[in-house]
Amino acid sequence: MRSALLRWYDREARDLPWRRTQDPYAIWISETMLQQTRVETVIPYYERFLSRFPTVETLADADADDLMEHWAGLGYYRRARNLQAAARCVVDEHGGALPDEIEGLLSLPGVGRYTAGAVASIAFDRPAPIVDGNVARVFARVFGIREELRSAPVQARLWEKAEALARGLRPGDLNQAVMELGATLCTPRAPECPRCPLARHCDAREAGDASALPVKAAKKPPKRVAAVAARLERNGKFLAVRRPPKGLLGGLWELPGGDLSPGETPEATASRSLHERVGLIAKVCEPLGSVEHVFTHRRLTLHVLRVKVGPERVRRQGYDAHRWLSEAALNALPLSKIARKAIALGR
DNA sequence: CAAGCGTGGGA
DNA sequence: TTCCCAAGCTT
Repeated sequence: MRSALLRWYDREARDLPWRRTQDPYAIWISETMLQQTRVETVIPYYERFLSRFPTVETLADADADDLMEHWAGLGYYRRARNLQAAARCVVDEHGGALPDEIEGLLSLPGVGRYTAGAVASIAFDRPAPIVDGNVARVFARVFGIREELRSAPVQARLWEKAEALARGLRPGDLNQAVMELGATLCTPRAPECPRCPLARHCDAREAGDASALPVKAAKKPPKRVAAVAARLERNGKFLAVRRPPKGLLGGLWELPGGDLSPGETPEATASRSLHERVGLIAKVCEPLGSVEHVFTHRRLTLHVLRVKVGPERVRRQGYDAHRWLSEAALNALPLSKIARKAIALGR
């Protein structure tokens, strides 16, 4: 299997930006961005991020808003703050060099078993195993694993198989070859078995049920929620607020607002939440429409309103910064996709 | 161990 | 439209 994989990978590997470097820092950034995120989405973010923060020192010293500007739109924003926290740890406690073994890597915030194995094998040529979604799917098919994929025993078995695979020459390329296979041929639906270098070794191919594997329990549907965002204009400037670092969309800027309580109208929510969260009294609320947004665990309807307020000073509660900004300056902030949709609706 | 955490693309 | 999900980690 190893030689078949490596022959195929040497021939077919895609030319990806992080495959043109041996810099452990750059490889770590790429692996973090690639968590739950598609290659095509990551590429432009990776290029911009590495240009702006080319070394672990520049990342450790980055301004928080500058950092989030380079992550805005990529999702799972905790990853960005964990990267910076880890960069500071590398600078302060490892002399600026990324740990070159699993244990040291695992101790960094945001680095779990997968990322530690990826960096150790790809950047440092260690025989470290990795199991991601691709590896799990390929292995489930090749080894004919028909039990539910996320169960503890199946996970343990997948990691054992991965460990056996990585034990040999070119562990980083072997790990990447399995992921590459999962991403390009051994895809969730309609796998291209005739072109697969592992076809001769594959249990599911033999049994004819490759597209039925792996077996996964259904996920719970996202909960429907509703909220308001206020387009609050005063003297030609708009009020922007920054969410606290932890939790949903942490560290990103948006229009002030809040969640609808049961039975509450958007207008009432706007008045109440603006009073509670920025200390302003709404005098006029005019609905501008609504936008839909789906998170992993929430399906949000966001009602956008144009709101007029009195001359009171802003008193924040629950946000960790606020600014009155021109529309151009507002759009230059690190905004989530949903915030961009809300702002676009007001024009 | 389940839940929380984004976004966009394809079927 | 709706669903599934993509190089996971933390709590």
